[in-house]
Amino acid sequence: MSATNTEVTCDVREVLDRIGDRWTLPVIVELFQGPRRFRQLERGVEGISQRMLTLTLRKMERDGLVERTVYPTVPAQVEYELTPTGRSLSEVLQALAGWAAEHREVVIASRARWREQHPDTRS
Amino acid sequence: MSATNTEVTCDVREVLDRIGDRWTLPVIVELFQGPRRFRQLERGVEGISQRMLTLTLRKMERDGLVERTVYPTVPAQVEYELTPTGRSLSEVLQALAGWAAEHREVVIASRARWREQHPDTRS
DNA sequence: CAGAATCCTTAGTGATACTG
DNA sequence: CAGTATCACTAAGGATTCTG
Repeated sequence: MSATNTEVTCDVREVLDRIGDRWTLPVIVELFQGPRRFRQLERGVEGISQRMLTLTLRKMERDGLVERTVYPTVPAQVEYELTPTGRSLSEVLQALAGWAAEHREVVIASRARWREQHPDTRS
Repeated sequence: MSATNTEVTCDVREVLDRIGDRWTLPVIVELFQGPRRFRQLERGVEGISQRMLTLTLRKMERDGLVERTVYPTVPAQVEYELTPTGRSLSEVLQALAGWAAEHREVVIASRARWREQHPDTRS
């Protein structure tokens, strides 16, 4: 690595703190397809609760990953959209997806081997 | 994105499930420098508890990111080392580190702006 | 040295009910 | 529609003690 270890650690930790939770990533993926309204997201992101969608969007908005636009209609209509920063992050995440796809078999095999050799543990 | 959304979501989620916790990343970064013994890691990874180091290493071992070698000395000596899979993951993580470094300013600015406009909330 | 076992606290999350 | 407010729960992590 070119940077120092602590630098790398901190840098990546910051990203993970931002996207490492349960719902930020699925929301990013959904928004990558284009702007979405609140209810659309709720339906599009499978399994998310209304509360967690709100919290996740607020956090993303705070970090500048998402822009929130309120249209003064009745009833209110709110649109969420990835910012350029959010889009650039999405692209980096594809590298991660690529790695996962490439190494899935290896990891699965490793886990199977582990279970064989450690029949006692629950993981 | 070239793959489907659910594919991407699942792929990245798998990675995040593996490295998104509090300690896997710092341990990877430490091990990237070379093989380490248990106590070395405990000292090298700042703030980690003995328990969490054990749990983290077990998980990484199970997933094939780390190889554990026991030397039958007295007292026992155990060496941990990144596998090729673990090394390849480290490299992907640099892309993430790169993104973080590039966008840190933007994110910090966004948070400052957020705090100005939302003096009430605690985040 | 390299752990295992136990207890405890808290943050993250889910479910539910209510509102402008 | 787009949220907010509460409550309850669980799992991750920390502190401590013990051991081959």
